[in-house]
Amino acid sequence: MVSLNKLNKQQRKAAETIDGPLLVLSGAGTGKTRTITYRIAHMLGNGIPAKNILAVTFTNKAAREMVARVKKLVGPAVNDMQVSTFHSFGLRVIRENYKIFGLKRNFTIYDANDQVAIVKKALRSISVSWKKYKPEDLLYTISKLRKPDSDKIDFSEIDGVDAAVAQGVWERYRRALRASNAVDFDDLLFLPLRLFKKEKKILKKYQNKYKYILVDEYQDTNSNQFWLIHSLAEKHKNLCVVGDDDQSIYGWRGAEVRNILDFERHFKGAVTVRLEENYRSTSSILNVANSVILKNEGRKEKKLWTRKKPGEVVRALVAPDEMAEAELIVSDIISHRKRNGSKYCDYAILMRMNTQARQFEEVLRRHKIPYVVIGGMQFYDRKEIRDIMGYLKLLVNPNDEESFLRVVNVPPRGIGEKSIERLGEHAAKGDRGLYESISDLEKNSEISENAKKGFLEFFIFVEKYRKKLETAVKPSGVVREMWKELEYEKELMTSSKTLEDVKSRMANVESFIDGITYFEDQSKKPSLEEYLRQITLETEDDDEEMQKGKLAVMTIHSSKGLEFPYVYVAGAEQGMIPHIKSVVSDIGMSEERRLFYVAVTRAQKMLTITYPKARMKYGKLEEKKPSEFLDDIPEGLLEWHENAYGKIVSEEETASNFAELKNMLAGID
DNA sequence: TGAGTTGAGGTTTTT
DNA sequence: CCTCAACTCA
Repeated sequence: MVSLNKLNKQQRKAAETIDGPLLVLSGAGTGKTRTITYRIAHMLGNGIPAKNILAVTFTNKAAREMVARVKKLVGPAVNDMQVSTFHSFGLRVIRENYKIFGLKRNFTIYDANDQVAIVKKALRSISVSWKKYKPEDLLYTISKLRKPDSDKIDFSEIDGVDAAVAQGVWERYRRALRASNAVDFDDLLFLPLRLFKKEKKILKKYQNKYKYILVDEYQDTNSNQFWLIHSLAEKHKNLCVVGDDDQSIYGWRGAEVRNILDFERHFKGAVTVRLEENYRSTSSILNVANSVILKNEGRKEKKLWTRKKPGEVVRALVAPDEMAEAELIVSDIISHRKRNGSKYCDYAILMRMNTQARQFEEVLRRHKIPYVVIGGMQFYDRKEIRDIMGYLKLLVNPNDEESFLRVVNVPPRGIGEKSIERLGEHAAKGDRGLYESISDLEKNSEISENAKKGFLEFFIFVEKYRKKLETAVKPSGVVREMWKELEYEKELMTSSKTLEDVKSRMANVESFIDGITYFEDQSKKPSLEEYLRQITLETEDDDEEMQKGKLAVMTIHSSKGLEFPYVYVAGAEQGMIPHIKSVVSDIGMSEERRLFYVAVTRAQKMLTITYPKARMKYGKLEEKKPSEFLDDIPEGLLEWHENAYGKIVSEEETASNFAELKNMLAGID
C-alpha cells in the first residue's frame, strides 16, 4: 500500500477522497500530477480493481505520463486501468460497437486536412467558391452546431452563414464520410454520446465498468466532453475532476470554463480541494503571477504561495523594435548561461503568435544556438508522411475516398483531374466507390486509354499489397516492400529542390515505418488499421528535442503544462497580449489575462518579460505600449530596464574579444 | 506538371 | 510587408 506521506495536507485530502464527486483545483505548479498518481495508487491499494478506473486526459503525452508515474508507484497493476484521451476513449467505444454506428470494422478516422478537402469538394459541387466561405470556418460552424441526438443541423439562425450553402456542404460532407467508412474527430465524441443516450443498456455496461472516473485539465472540456463524462459518471458519481480555471486558455476552441466553475452545482455534495502550495517558482515570480490573475472576475479564488526564497526579481526589458527584442533576449540568454553554467534547454522563449518565431530563429541561428521551435509543421502533416499514410489507409479501407484521391497519381501515373472526375461518374453509375469501380473500367469509353492504364496499374499495385497484408503477421514488412516498389525517391528527386531535402523526407518515411515496427513489438495482435487510427490521434512529441539540450521557442498555448528554469515572455505589448482581436469582449480579455498568467507561471527561477517599442506591421512601423497586464504588477515586483537593448547587447559583445577590441577602438566602454 | 503571377488576409490549435 | 494558396500559361 502506497504511503501518502510525501503529499502535503491538501494533496493528501485529494488523494484520500475516493468516493463521490471531487473537484481538485490545482494551481500552476502545485503538484497536480503527483497528486493524481498518488490518488490512483491509493485507490488501487484500497482494493479498487484497476479495470474499474478510467482516467481521461487531453493529450496522449499526458496519458502516457500518468501511466508511467502510477506504474512507478504500483507496478504493472496499472496495466488494467484505462487511461486515454477523450478521443481515444471515444474511439474505443466506437470500435467496440462499430456495427451499431453503421461502420465496418476497418473504418478510418479523418483529420482536419481530410475534412477541409471534403468541404472544398462539397463547395465545388454546389458551385460556391471557397473564397467566400472558408472551409475551416464552415467546419467550425458545423462542429459548433452539431448535436449528439441527430445528424440534422439547423443553420437558419446563424449570422454570416448562408444557410443553404452550409446545409448543402453539411449533407455532402456527411455522405462523403459515410461512403468512405470514415469518422471525423467530432464523431469520436458524438457517436459514443449518441449511443449512451439511446442505448441505456450499453451505457449501463460502461458505467459499471468504469466506476471511478478521473478527468485531467477539466477546465478545457467542451460540451461534448462534459456530457460524455456526465453520462458515464451519472450512476456511481465517483468522479474526480482536476483542473485550474485560471489556466483555461482554449475557450476560443469550444472549451467551457463554466464546466469547472459549476462542478459543485452539477454534482451535489462535491468535495472541493484547493492545491495552493507552489513547488515550481520563486516567490518573486509567484507574486507577479498572483497580481496578474487577481484582476479576473468570477474565478475560483486561489492564492498560490511558496516556501521558496524570493530569488531574482522579475525583469521587464524594453527594446526599440522586434528584431532588437530578439537580439536582446538572445544576448541575455548567452551571457546568463555563461555566468550560470546552465544548459540551453533550461531556457524557453514564449510568444503569443507563431509568426513571432521568425525573428527568434534568425537571431538564434546567427548565434549558433541549438534551438527548437515547438508547434509548427507536424510530422504527420508532412507531404511524404501523408502520402505513405494515404496508401496504407487505402490498403486497409478501400472505401477511403480521400486517401484514394491523394495517392492515385502519386507518383504520377498519367491520371489528371478530368480522368478522376470521369471515374467518379463511372463509380456513381455502378453505385460503388472510386477504387472499386476501377475493376470494370474497360467498358468505359469516356476515359482516355492512358488514364485507364494508370488506374489499372494503381489498382493492381494496391491489390497486390492488400493481399499480402491479409496474410502477413507483421504489417511492417509489407509496408517496407510496398514503399520500395513505389520508388517514391524518384518522385522526390524531381519535386525537391535539394538532395538534402530528398534525404530528410526519405528519412522521415523510414522513421514512420520504424514506428509501425515498434507498434508490432508492443502489441499482442498488431493490426495496421488500428495503428493508423492511433496515429491520427497522435501529435508529434517535441520533448525529445528539448532533451537534446535545445532552447525552446513556442507559443504560450503550447507551453501549458511545461516548466523551465529561465523563461522569456516576448512581445508583452498592448495589442499582442492582450491580442487586439480579443480586447473587444470581457470574455476575450479574461482569457488573455489567463494566457499571460500561464506564461508567467512557467518560470522556475527567473522570469523576463520583454516588449518592443515599435513593430513592423503590414509594412508600417507601429508604436507599441507595454501590455496593460504589466500595470497590474505592483511596483517593486517588476524591475524595468527601459534601455536594456544597448546595455545588455553590448555586455554580451564584450564577452568576445573581437567585440571588446572593436569597442575600445570606438572609444566606448 | 511546374514555375511564375496574382490577390487576399494576417491569433491561439491538446484530438 | 510577407506569406500562402489559387490560378495561369508554357
